[in-house]
Amino acid sequence: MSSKVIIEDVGKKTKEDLKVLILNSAKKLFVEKGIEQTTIRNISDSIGCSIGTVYVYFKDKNAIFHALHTQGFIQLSSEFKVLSHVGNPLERLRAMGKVYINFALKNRDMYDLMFNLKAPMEFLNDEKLQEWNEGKATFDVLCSTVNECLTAGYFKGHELEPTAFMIWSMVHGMCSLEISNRSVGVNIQNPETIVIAAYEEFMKIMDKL
Amino acid sequence: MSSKVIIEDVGKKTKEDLKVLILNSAKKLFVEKGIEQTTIRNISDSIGCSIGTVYVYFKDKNAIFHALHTQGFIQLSSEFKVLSHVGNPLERLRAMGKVYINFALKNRDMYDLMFNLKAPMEFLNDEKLQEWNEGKATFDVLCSTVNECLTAGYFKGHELEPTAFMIWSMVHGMCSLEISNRSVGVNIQNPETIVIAAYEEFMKIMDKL
DNA sequence: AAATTAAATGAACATTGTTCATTTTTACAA
DNA sequence: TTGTAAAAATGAACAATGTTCATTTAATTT
Repeated sequence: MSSKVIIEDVGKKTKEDLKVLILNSAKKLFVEKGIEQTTIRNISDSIGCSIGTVYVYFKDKNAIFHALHTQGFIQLSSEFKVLSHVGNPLERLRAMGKVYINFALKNRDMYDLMFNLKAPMEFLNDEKLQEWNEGKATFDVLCSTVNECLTAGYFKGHELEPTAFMIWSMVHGMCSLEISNRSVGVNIQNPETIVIAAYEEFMKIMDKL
Repeated sequence: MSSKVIIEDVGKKTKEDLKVLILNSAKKLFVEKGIEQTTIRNISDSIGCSIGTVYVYFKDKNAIFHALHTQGFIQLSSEFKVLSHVGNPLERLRAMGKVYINFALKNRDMYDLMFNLKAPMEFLNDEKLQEWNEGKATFDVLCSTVNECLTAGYFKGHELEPTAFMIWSMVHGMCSLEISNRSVGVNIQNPETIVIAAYEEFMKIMDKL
């Protein structure tokens, strides 16, 4: 009787767990060795199942990377939670940028997957899902913060969405150039601090608005 | 006698031309079908030579893409030449951003190759060349323009290099989000004009500095 | 004309993502 | 317990990729 329950539990666990296991293994390889070293065979080897099994739980490689990209957004939005304690919207916006930048630089490949690589978007296309919910939700957070700034009298004479997109572009561009090794390639005096220094320039500007 | 000269010329031409031919063919395929459709076999097929011949002239695929990326920078810097007629440094800076954005949006895959993809940087690493001359030269143009702005009294209280990097990040971020299809995925009212609208917000800010 | 050098070749190899007929396991009714 | 049907797992096989290299072909020099 009790054994029956246990068996059921184990059965249920392993059934869903195999998908989770594949994903965890994929994430581990992905974080450790980068995206091009994360092959289906590597994943199946590392959890001791066959290649075919991976395809039972995921349509293709893009599906795996889309799932990973979603995990990345879950982590990012959880890191955004500390911002709710910042009352002033402009202060919150500035802190948001810092959290975003820190996340990007500490999770480079994950950031690349979330905001640069084609895999997650190709998955959405294949599934005929036009909605990029993860990106929408994140951009909404930014928009409502910028909107609060506008209501509070900051950013006078600026449009909401273009301004929000500009700010996003700003921090995304910095992180992106850093991650793609373009910022170190260029002759900058202090390459190791350029992202932070550039963001501080931007914050100076914010103050004047 | 004259035939001898001609033969020499033809010989010389075809010798160097094969490398150019490979590159032109690679560029054509790359622009038409994107980077993942540009295979060595496609290139060799389209010019009617064998696979091995491509490897006579290029060390590997990264070498081809690095050469293409260099061509892209030549094109970009030639498009920058119209800027020399703009006297006011701030005006020139603004125009520079527009040229940059136009180039990026009209040559999406090329822009991706120049500023996002790993291939050109991996090539530099493999060759033990630390210098990213193309990027350095382009960033220098931006820096000297920003420096002129500082000398002319704009951007008071701002540091040269961080400010230049911030501006670069700004326009790069916009183009990058657009090219990677992240801007259309997000819920924006006017997605087709968001890049221009966001850049206009940035120009409003420049005016105030 | 012969010999040497350079250039071009494409078969072969190792890796990839992906498929699918087959086997193994599980669930459940008789 | 046994038999059967459904579900899950398998891995051989395929096509496409980048890359190598012994061999062949062409060009140049002696």
